Amino acid sequence: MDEQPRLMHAHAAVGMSGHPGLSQHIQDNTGANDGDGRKQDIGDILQQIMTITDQSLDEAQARKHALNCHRMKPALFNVLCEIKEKTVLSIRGAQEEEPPDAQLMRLDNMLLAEGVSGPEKGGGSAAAAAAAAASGGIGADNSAEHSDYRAKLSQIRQIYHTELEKYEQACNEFTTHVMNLLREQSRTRPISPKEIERMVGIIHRKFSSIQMQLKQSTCEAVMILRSRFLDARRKRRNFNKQATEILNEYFYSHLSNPYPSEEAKEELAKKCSITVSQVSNWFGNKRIRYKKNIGKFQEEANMYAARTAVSATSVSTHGSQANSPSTPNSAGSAGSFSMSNSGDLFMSVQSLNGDSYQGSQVGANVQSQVDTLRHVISQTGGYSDGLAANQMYSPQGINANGGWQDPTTPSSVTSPTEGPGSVHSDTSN
DNA sequence: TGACATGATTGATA
DNA sequence: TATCAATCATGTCA
Repeated sequence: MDEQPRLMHAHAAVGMSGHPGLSQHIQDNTGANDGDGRKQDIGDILQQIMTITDQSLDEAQARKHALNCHRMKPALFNVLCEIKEKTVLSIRGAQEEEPPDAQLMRLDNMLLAEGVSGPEKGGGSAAAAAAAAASGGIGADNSAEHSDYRAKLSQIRQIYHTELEKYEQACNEFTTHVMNLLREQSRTRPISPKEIERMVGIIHRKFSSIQMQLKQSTCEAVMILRSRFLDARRKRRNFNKQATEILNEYFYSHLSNPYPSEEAKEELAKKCSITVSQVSNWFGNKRIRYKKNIGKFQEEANMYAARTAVSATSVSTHGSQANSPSTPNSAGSAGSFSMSNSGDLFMSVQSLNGDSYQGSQVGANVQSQVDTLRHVISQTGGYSDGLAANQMYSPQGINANGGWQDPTTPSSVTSPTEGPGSVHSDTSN
């Protein structure tokens, strides 16, 4: 036990020599001529501090109060702060020195690229476009899906910013609270402004980890949304009945050369509420499947032939009708054909293809369609095979190699009446 | 649940 | 670059 005072005195001596702040402070407060008194003071204070834990709570409280009011207290706190600075805090500080977080940077970059963080304008749409481009480029065709994607991305963005705001608010509040607390405590224990500053840094780092979690969750949400958006592209939806009928009508009415021009595709796409690519896909599939199994499609071909015939009859009966303008029937007509559902479409398609609509030919065509209709009716009961069926809708355009005649030539340009396999010539028998 | 239908995708080709 | 041909993946129906 006797050792303690000696140690304390030694410590005080070290403090005096090692911490000019204290000696300076003492000199400032007590004057230079009172050396022995100063040493005694310091020794007393340190002894009181060292023995305070051995005392009862009440005694300790009283001693603490006395110490707090002691004139040497500021100087002592200065010394203790410096000791802390040079030992614990410096070590901790060294440990806390971290390189910039690469993961956080990655998250930031991704959120910026996805349009979640950063300037809002065009963020979502740009990201949607990027997603579309990454998936093979569907452009404006899937505007509905894009808008859905944008809406969901916007939702994520909103949630992210709300949470970020909350986080920043909480961080600021907590920082202020801790700073106030530390300032308050600095009256009773040695806390330097630098230490408070460091503590603020620690709090910010802790909150940064929360922020990173938020960013991570947001990134995950964006990735899920993105993958769902991209997956949706592959999801097949059957076209509605009307669209299929429009496409089939065009196909069978251009059977000799079922290669719609770009304009025709656009018109069909508009009419069917599908994309041009879908029209191309449909015709690609149809051509192949028709060619592979003509017999199977014969019934369908007859049905559409009958329809067109009925439409033609209707035209001849009622004269020109606004709702059913004549359209080309490259499969067998002389270039003018009436379609019940899409007459105006084919009218425009025809003109786009370079055909001229010749009203005077309608009468002749109508006769051929009526013949077709009669043929269909007479054949009620179905065909036994594809060959029999070809009497009506033969694959006249298909050449020996199994392909249609020059696909680049619009069907309506070639005069079907000149073709040996035209429906017109076939059915007129 | 399996067979078939059908829209989409992909690689080859002219 | 459009088309073909094969194939995949999903929808539909009995």
